[in-house]
Amino acid sequence: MPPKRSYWLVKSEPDEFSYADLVAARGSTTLWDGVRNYQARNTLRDDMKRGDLVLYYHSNTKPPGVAGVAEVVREGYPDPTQFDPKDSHFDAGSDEADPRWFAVDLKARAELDAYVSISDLKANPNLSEMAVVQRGQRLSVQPVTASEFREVVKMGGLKAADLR
DNA sequence: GCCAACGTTGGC
DNA sequence: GCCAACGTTGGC
Repeated sequence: MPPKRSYWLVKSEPDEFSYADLVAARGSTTLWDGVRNYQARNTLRDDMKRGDLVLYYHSNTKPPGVAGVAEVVREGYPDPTQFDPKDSHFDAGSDEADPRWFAVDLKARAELDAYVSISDLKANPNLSEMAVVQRGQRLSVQPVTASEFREVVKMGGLKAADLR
């Protein structure tokens, strides 16, 4: 019996890297990097597993919302940008032998037929507990329950069978 | 160990 | 562009 699949929501600013950019990337896969928050780091390093499904959320845009579904295809590994002095995410305090920051690889699975904006999420009583709609919620990677995931996918017009 | 100052996130 | 919320830093 394989371990149970988990669900996540990750935020990305579409001006930096949108869901369409992920679809267009080589192998529709990218390194999801640049996270510099310890709680999010722990999730990336310890909790996200191959085969987990991810709601890809566009933040800092109008309107913010969920654009598509991605899959974790490579589990946590050291984020290379922390060692690159030219990168804005460079961290001089991180030791290559004991890296401070981690990344995962995400692969595009399915764009939502209908973009699900944050106002749509907030209007759905089934999603009132969802982390992303809570006040002051800034974590760039958040756990999502299976039922929340199913609900958002349904709102986006995808069939569960599309995401077996 | 407290907490004020500061920087960042991100909706609005 | 504003600013509330939150995390981090650093003086004491």
